[in-house]
Amino acid sequence: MGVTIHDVARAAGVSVASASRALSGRRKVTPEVAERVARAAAELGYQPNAVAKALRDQTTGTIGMVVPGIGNPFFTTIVEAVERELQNSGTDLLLCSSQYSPQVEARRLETLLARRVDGLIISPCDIEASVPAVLDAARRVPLVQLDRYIEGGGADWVGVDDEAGLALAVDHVIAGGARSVVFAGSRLVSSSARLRLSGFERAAARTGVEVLPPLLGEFTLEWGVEAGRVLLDAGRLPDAVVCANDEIAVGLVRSLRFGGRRVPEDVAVVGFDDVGHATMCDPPLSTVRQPVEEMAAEAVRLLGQVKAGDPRPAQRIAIAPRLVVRQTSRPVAAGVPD
Amino acid sequence: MGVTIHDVARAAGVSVASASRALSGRRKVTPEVAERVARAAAELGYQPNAVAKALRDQTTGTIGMVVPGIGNPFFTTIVEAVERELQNSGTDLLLCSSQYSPQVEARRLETLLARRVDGLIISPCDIEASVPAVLDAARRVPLVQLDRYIEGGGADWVGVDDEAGLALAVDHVIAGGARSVVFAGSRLVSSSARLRLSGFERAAARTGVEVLPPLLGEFTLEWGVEAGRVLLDAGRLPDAVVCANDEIAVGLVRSLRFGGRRVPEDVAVVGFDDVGHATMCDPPLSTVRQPVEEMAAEAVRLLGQVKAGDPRPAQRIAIAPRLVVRQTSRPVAAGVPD
DNA sequence: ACCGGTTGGGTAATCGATTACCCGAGTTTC
DNA sequence: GAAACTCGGGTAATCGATTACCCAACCGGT
Repeated sequence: MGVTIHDVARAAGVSVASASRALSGRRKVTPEVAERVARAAAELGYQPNAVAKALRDQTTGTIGMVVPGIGNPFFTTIVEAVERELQNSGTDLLLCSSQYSPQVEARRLETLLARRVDGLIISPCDIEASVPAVLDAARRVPLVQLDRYIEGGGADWVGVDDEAGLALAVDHVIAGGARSVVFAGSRLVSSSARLRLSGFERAAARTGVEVLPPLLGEFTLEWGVEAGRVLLDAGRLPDAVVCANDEIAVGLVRSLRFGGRRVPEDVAVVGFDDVGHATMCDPPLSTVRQPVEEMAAEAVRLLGQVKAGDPRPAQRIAIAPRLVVRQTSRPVAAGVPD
Repeated sequence: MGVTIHDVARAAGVSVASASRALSGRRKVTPEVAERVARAAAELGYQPNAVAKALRDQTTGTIGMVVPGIGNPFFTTIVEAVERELQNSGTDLLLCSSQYSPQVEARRLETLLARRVDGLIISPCDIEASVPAVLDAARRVPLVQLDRYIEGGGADWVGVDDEAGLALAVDHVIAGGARSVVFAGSRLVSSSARLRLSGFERAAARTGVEVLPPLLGEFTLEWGVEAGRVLLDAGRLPDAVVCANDEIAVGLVRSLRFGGRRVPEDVAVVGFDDVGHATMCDPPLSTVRQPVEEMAAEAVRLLGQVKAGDPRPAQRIAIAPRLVVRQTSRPVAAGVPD
């Protein structure tokens, strides 16, 4: 395999320089030459070697993206959004999964850097353990964190305003009559996990409702089911459960109904994310919608602006979410029906 | 950015040849030189440029994978399996989505070829429209089709034995007492869609049950819901519905229950795939499990054997699925409880 | 007829890593 | 003691596309 520009040039009876110029159009050639080169290229089925091009102009037309896992629908949604966003700019995406492991994540970053990606978008799997690899990468190429971030603020970030989102959720259930609330989330290993818990606590404290101790596990449906069981076993249910994502919420609803409680009559449940799952489950889930398209667009835009190792202070762009009221909570004026 | 092997060589006071040899270990150098080079490389933070390496040895250590969409959990599952399979061989994966469009698919293949991937794994989105691009790619690099394939058999394929799978499903519902059955699948745009319908029809014909006209739409939950409505509106329900995948089945179950029918008492429902969804839904879904790990392993193994444009006849490897009986069908001895 | 300017094409350097090839020093062998 | 070998190191070619640089031809103006 491999018809090169030399072959094209020879077939067209011109030099490689002329062939290159005819094909790229970056300098004028006579119509005669242009024609002959075009024909030769077509006949030979010439396809430029992107590797050689990348070596020569020190740019690959590629950006790398690293997410914790593609099994999680939130991440696949955001990957698709980034892909769409990149589509028209001609750059394409190298997608990697860190499998929720900082070691794998560091290896993935290494190989992406070795392949000389022009930039990186990453959702670091661990707020602490991911720090060195992410900072090191940020020193070498433009890098933007999306959704999750590392502590210490050494790199730009785009994500949702978790604090605002949790305030929406808490205010909503209280407006619906809840006098006691609990938070079902994830262990505090990621920035999202921490911010959502603290956002919940702050919002709840502000309103003065009774707050039960939070339930912290994983961002999974299984943990939601488990958390529901824990609540049932505790004997006394709160009026509302605010969840850190939709999968937890779906599991929780199932668990509570299995235990004979009605949602939302006995307990209101609100999720977070609103990616696919929420409309599909039964009953449809009230949730806080992440502005995934805007986040992706903003991340790509920002990536175009940052330079590697730029001493400029890191930016943090938090985009406001909105509440989507469906049927696991009592409707009040505040929410947008869907 | 960019400390090269020349910088390392200079810092160590040796030639680039020695530096390269010391680092790769492909030819002996004196311990003295090895030591000095290693120290210099470490101090400068040298990281070899994979682009230059790829250009020089005409191999990128990368394989490309193209799937119709990463929103579909079946494809993300199979991507993860391939990723795991590749992990230890040191090659990494460039993942692309064709977004169910043959045009996008062709473009993605072009850019993967331009980037000189060492091989391709593809699940072609359209059994007819994908033909030219796939055959063209297969002529240039080793290529294996996984799950879906193009008509005409011009390239190797690894997938599930759909015929056997549908036979399992049909025999199972009949053993459970069904006297009439219907198939809920997808329009016949992919090989999977066709094989599952024909597998269903053959199995049903063999047993002689009454067969209602098939319902063909998309491989989505929404279509499952819609198909359920169609059945309800038709006035008379069959005893069993065999679905082309789990998402359709989940939607269908929801729809039927919403319409007041009991599953499996009034209607038995069986899905296909068994990737995540099935255990999560309510009630847990009886389904035919695709051997995803084996399929991925086999695809990677095969990829290592095929050569580009090899005139050897194309292989087709169909792996047997197994039935997993849960609660949307009546248990009989045949199935493996889960 | 001569000169500055423009136009289009060709030659060779460049990107960075690897390695074919060559060379000198030291060792072995008859 | 000289031929034959081994060993380790350096020089430069190589992969393929782009482009800096150079050069010949031609143009119009004086």
